[in-house]
Amino acid sequence: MTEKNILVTIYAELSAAYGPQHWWPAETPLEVVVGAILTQNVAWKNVAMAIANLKKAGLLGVDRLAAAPLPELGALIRSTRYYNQKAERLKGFIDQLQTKYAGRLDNLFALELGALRQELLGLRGIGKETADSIILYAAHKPVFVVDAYTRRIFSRLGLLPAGAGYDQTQALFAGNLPVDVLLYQEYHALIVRLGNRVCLARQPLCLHCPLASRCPQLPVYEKNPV
DNA sequence: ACCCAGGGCGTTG
DNA sequence: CAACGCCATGGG
Repeated sequence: MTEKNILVTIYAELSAAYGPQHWWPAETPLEVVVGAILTQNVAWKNVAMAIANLKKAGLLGVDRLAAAPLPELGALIRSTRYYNQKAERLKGFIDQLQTKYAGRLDNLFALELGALRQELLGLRGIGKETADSIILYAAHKPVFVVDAYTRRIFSRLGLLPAGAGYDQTQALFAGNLPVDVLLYQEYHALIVRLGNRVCLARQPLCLHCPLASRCPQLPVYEKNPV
């Protein structure tokens, strides 16, 4: 069996076990961008609170965000942990959007994938994962999103070396999956779902995990819920 | 009282 | 480039 088949098969198994994940949980592309920045190193539950606050305050628009005072913005997204940094990064993105793209995400997303990625990576507070999340879930262009779960899980499965970095991990998926936006979107969502539910407390894959039979270590953590 | 979440950046060695 | 420290909330 080839590597390609393994990655496709794992996707099929996760998909069968968990079903459609409905990612990204957002109503507009701007909401995806905001969520992508806010979710850095924070549980999504905390981000959801912040997004709800922004919506309630009517700030979830380019012009409204641009006009919002930094302290007010920070207060609304307080639940996302590094709220001062994130408030600045949010406004930094909006500022660039207004100056270079007439405040329209459409214009920014009209760039070629590679150019768009470089543009996003040039902004403060947007690294590879955040950039790729925006590209995949807001701009709907085919980049595979890599996060900590992806590296941890696929290293343990023996498909990546232990210390694999972002680019190497991304290359594994990019090189062995058909180029398909919806597939990339769903695969990453399923990986996060798996990481959230099963790989608790940095524990390896365990019983009740759809991939348990593939885990070379097979430690048994019975307390872990499905 | 701990532990850790859907990272990124600047500073060291 | 790896290994730090920093940022600084909320739920389990």
